[in-house]
Amino acid sequence: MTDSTVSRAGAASAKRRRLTAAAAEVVHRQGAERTTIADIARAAGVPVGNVYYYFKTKDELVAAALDEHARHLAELTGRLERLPDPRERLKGLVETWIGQRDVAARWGCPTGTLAAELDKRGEGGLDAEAGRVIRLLLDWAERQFRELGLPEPDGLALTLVSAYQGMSLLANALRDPEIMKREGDRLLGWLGSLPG
Amino acid sequence: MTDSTVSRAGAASAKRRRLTAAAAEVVHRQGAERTTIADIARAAGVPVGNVYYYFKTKDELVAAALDEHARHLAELTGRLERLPDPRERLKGLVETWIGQRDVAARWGCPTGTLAAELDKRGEGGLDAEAGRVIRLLLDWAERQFRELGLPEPDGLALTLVSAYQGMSLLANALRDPEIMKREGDRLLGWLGSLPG
Amino acid sequence: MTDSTVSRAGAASAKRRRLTAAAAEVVHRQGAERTTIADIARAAGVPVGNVYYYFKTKDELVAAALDEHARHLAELTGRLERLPDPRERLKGLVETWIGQRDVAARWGCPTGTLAAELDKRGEGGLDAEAGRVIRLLLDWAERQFRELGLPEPDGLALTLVSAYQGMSLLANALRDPEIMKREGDRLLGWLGSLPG
Amino acid sequence: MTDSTVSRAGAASAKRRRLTAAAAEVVHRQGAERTTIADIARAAGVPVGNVYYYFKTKDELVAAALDEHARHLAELTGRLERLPDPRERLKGLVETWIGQRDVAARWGCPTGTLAAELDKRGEGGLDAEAGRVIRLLLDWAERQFRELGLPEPDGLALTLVSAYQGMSLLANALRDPEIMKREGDRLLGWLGSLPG
DNA sequence: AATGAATGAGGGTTCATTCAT
DNA sequence: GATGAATGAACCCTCATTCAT
Repeated sequence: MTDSTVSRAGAASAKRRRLTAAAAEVVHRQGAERTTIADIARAAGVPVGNVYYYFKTKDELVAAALDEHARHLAELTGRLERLPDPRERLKGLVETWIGQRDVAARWGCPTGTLAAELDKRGEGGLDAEAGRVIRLLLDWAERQFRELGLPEPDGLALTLVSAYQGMSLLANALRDPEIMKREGDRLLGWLGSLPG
Repeated sequence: MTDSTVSRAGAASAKRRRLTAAAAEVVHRQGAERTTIADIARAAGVPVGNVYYYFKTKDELVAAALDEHARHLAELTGRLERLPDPRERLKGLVETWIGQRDVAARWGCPTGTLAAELDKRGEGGLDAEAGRVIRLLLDWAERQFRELGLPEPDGLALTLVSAYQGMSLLANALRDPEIMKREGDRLLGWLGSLPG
Repeated sequence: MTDSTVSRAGAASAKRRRLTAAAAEVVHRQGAERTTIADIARAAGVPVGNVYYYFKTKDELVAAALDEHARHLAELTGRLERLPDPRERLKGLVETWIGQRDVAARWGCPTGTLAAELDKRGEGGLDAEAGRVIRLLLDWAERQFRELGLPEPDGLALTLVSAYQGMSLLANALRDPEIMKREGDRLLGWLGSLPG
Repeated sequence: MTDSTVSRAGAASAKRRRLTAAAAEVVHRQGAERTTIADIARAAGVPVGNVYYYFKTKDELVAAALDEHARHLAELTGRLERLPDPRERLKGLVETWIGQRDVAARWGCPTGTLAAELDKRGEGGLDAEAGRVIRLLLDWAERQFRELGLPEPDGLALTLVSAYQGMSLLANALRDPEIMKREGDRLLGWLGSLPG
């Protein structure tokens, strides 16, 4: 494999990555339905006609955006996992949410809003895809609660993630980041009050 | 006023009501963006061109759908208000949510999903409209908590409504009505555990 | 014929007249193509559905607007005819044009702009109608020049009316009423310089 | 630049030019309001949807039609400018008008009729655009009169252009090309009679 | 792979005209 | 005659996707 091959392949992958990142961001801000392939191409600095070499359909681009959010989630939980105490990990998660309150108030949770939008479609299976990303978070939280030795860790995870989605939606609908802070603090208190 | 006058005016209003109801339902199922005027017209049994006699733009129809949801909410809280105990009213609210779990699992909360969608639009002011409907629920809940003599009734309302939006979104994203039941029961327990 | 019959018939005619006047004015301002039946109905204070009892088609309304302008022209020439000297009549005509310079600069000559618009239509014969109104003016001017004993009175009339249409169009296109004044004064000088 | 590059770019520009030419012609014949994008597309041999690749709105197409007329005017005056005597240039202009009498009698002056139509619109600024093209002619004529050393060259230009617009409108309204000939000849005589 | 251009199926909206009462 | 409501044919414009080079 020559250098130029490498660099060409590298450039191609870079384009794919740029498109994916652009899709994640633009779709988060505009919603999947209102986002145009041209919007994403422009944001990625890629000519429109070229997009189809990397993604056969618009739906594939939306799926890539979802994957991108899953990757962000994995990074976050990966960082949190370095903390020895599961309770601290969960608190760290909530603190991250609070830290992103301005984005949440403006555009909502990327995965949550996308899930809500995709669930309105009967076809394509993209809706299930969104659910899968949310379940990643759910599973991770459940593991933490289980490590803490708490009963019904899945129920606790459900409560935590549900609270996150709810407060993001309200913060977004009311355009008020303080909602994230207020409910986030309550969650921190709740986590602290749990036995184990 | 003659009979024919009544029937004429009545028929006209009936059509408007039919369109509003159809808009509320179809938009709930398909989302505002994916819903065409023709979809709503068909559901209401009205020729497409005639829709514009009652609603000048698609946005007005979406606004009417939102109003319809606000009206449903008002009916519900109106019924609950007949209960003497505020705590029972709040429990009744949660029980209603649980009772609608199948719809929520399939399409989400009508107002919440619409709010999430409309918030992606910069223009038109419809986004603020959605927030207003959510605040109606928030305010009603706050009044109940206040009547119970609890501190920070607004925070409690936020927690309650936030939980509702969160569990609706998760139930929808995971297509699992049991999530509504599980979190709903937890909320019932929480309401029962509150002092006052 | 009873009184009420009279008054009803009278009211009906009044409506027709109101519609005609409204058509003349609104069409002058908006052009025939951009003018809606509803626009005219509103301006006349007549319900839309009722218009069709007086005018079977939109074209008939436009024709009525043309007639109205012909009537205005007849009134004007009728007034001028009271002057004993044909040259003074012609000067009076030009002075009237100058006096209406602001309207001309904003909307052009009612008949001229309408003629230009209607001439773009292949069908309906409305185009010929517009020409007929212009010829009324042409013929009147020709009669004045003939009474003055000038040779080629038809050519002189053509020059006069042509100048009027030209200056109206330029004043309108450049939105400058002073063009009417300037060219109008030149015409007055020209009329004064003619022998006879 | 390779041949294929040329042909590709050339083809694209050719299409734009074809659309512009078609717009100029069809709008001249039908008027801006009665001309549909489909009409222009058909005349240019371009699929409707493709038009929007070259012109974002119908108004842009109309503006392009106006530009086309401005270009025709520039060509004409450019040719006339080769004549050494300004008076001959002006006479050449009038003779050109006379030579186009059949077109003028059928459709009027392209710029004049378009200006009249666009001036009925309050919005968009296209109306001002039409005025600008007319002023090009006005300015050119003024320069010729000035070169002749005549007083008030702007007034003379106004008279000349005004006469042109007026005779075009009358010829069109009365569907009589001879009007162009008759008034044109008079203008030629007038130009010849001027001192300088 | 790369890219500007092409294609065509809708979607929202307007409006002359007609209908029912 | 009077009137609000109904109807449907266009029209402008958007956009996912495909094509030609």
